[in-house]
Amino acid sequence: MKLEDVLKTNKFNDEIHKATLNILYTSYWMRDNVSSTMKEIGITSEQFNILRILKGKHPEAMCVKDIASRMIEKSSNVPRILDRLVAKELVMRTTSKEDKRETIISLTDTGIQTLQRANDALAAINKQTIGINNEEAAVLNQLLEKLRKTD
Amino acid sequence: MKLEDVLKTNKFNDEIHKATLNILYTSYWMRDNVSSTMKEIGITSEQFNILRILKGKHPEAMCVKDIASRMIEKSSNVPRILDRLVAKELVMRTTSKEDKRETIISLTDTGIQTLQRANDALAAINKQTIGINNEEAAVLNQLLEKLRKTD
DNA sequence: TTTAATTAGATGTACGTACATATATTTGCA
DNA sequence: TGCAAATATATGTACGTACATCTAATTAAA
Repeated sequence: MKLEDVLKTNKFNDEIHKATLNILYTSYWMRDNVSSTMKEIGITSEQFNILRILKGKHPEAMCVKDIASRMIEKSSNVPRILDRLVAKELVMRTTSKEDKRETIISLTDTGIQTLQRANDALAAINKQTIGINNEEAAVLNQLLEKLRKTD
Repeated sequence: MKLEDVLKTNKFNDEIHKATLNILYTSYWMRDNVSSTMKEIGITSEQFNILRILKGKHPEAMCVKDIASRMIEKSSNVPRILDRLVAKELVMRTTSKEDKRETIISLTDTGIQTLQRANDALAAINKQTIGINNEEAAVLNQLLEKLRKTD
């Protein structure tokens, strides 16, 4: 769908203005796709993101701060998302022996299995819904990183 | 900043996978810029979005459903955001005479002035922070709309 | 015309973000 | 050593999203 139809307007100042709205909407659209997919697995897209981050270091465990530094949304409240992952027994929470301030998080076996199912489901849905190829994606990546001038 | 540095990883499956994360992050980064700017004005970015939508029809008023259909985040809870705009006296809420189910929203003079200040502040911050030109933005727009295959 | 179905909006709950503050622990320095 | 500053995490609150449910009003159909 064209952005004009999505937002029921074509009052864009210029292509730059339109691009900002287009990025916000595409992000919403993708999160919505991911969320629907993760719902079948029984987790939220944010919980999925944390499982994915933990998998990157597995079988090493990670402390809360290191998880937080890898989040897309930098002001995510990681302890609270972890509460829910612990409740679902997808991760384990212990206190570090070396530094008792640190909380150490590790994936459980169930967590690993759940993540595997989530990754498979996501790959399938992305294949269906994402309409650009690898070369186009590379152009997109260059433009997005150029866009974030002050980042 | 490169996405690798933002997320402290370079474990991307391919450019498509990277592009999905890049869009999510760029959206976060833009919303963060807008939010900081709007904070000086005393509104949130979502409240700003609604003021902008109302301006599109002004001096005509709009009902809640029509505002909702123009939101970027389609599952926004518009009545609740309107509560806060009414409390700040930036919009007025009345019941439609023709259809008493409908709530009619109109901008107040203060609302119009606030929106004007918000738009000016946003234009200024965008000029500083957004690093692509109109031609690049046009390419971005084409790629994003191609990406959303099933939308 | 009387009622069932639909529509518009409001409201409740779980989850997440943004941000301020609190608590425990560790570090660094006088 | 002793204490102030810094660090890691948890927690409280306001705001927003996602989704279910409720109420009032309108429309449509028997």
